[in-house]
Amino acid sequence: MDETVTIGTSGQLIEELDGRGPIARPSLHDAIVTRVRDMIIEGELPAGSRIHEGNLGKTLGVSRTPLREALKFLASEGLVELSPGRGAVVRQFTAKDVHDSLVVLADLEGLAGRLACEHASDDEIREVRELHDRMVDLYEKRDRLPYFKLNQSIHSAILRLSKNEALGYVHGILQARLRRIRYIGNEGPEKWAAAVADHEEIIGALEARDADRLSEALTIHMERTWERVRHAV
Amino acid sequence: MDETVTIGTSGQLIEELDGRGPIARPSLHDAIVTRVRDMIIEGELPAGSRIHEGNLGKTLGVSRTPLREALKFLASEGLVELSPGRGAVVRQFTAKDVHDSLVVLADLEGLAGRLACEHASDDEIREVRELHDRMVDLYEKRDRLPYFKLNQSIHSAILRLSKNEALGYVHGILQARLRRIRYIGNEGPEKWAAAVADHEEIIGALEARDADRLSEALTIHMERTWERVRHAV
DNA sequence: CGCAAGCATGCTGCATGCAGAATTTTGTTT
DNA sequence: AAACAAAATTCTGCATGCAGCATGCTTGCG
Repeated sequence: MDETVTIGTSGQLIEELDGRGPIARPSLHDAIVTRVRDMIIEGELPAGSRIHEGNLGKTLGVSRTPLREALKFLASEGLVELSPGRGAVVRQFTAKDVHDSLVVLADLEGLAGRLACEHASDDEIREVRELHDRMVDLYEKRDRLPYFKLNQSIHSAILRLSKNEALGYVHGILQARLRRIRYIGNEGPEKWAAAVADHEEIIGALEARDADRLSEALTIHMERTWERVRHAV
Repeated sequence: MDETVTIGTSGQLIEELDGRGPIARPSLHDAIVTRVRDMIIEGELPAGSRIHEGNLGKTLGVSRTPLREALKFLASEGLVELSPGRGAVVRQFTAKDVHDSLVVLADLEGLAGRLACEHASDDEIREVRELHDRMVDLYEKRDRLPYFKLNQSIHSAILRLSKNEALGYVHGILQARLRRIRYIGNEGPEKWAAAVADHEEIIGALEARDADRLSEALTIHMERTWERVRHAV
């Protein structure tokens, strides 16, 4: 719900235009960026592999120009690396890279939590709680996908409530880097239960507007996440 | 000294290759990115103004293709905004944007300081101290430019000592956003003195490996920075 | 005289073409 | 047979050309 979508070629996170407004023509550029990003996350483009402009362009059905532009964009996100004259390579994240990113993410979410405790209205917090409960419902009945959405939604909700665009922006970048790792680093549901419990605690702290408790809960959650994904690097 | 330079088209912050190594051919792409970024920072391209691909390309002496690629890159940094079919516009930062960014920056530097207190060697901290003292020397004799370098160097030094690439990366992005504001938001030297005092305190805390004190010093410094630049937005 | 519809211009988005560099393959020499 | 060198192929980087859309102006009508 309330998903942030990329509109325009900028790739910036822009909030959804609710209802009418200037129609956002889906630009080819953005489509390619999203598509290639997904290909990286799903492993279709393995880490460390060379990206061949001609081939990939042909499989995507676009010419090299917009594809190159998209690769430049992904390079600035840190998902691919460009060597001049040598083309693009899907970036290899080391275990340290992943851990470092998680440390920063936990810190950013801690800040977001503090800001959210200050700025969020009771109604907004209640919405997060309801969102969470609804997702837990889904999670208990089904399998992987709802869990994924649950996991993402609670974190992005805190970011949203912080009402700090810059914060959401840098958080999004690091989040994007880790999506591939998260994608392959999740085992059985027994681990999910712990994550759901973490989320419960996070929401509880938010409802109590206890920034310190929230921050600690986020740190613990981060460490547990690291344990869950470290083998995947 | 020890300036991080952008090598490769990626625009990632890559540490300088000290000595020989694969020659970093200065790619046109990077040159354009840097040039246009500087044009924005120096006000040659005013905030809110439309960027005309044809014109700008002609004045830079390049064709539209690499220029467009560079604009895509800058868009992902958040310095320009792209509307599909409508071209690029230099982003207007609101006062809230700037303040939000400063809040996040202070937080990131606080994390960097904590990590630096843990991971930096005594020698490394001593180097930062020497760097600082040298810059203060320069600052007392001369004028604006040394102050600028002083200001940047101390902050990037802490980031470096944190030894967390992801942290340095997101910090660099936000820093780039604010360079324009910092550029126009500095008045007389009487304000600089306060900043230098802040830096003194920051280094002191680092030497004492007192993360809390360091964090607080950084927060205070951020608030003072905000007072200094808020009128420039 | 004001407003709206249509037209003209110009710009963006994308494809293609060409030159230079990188890589691979092949041929030659030791 | 192995190693080096040279040529050929392939790929990247950049320029240009063309189509479609956005914008501003002009003209016709109320």
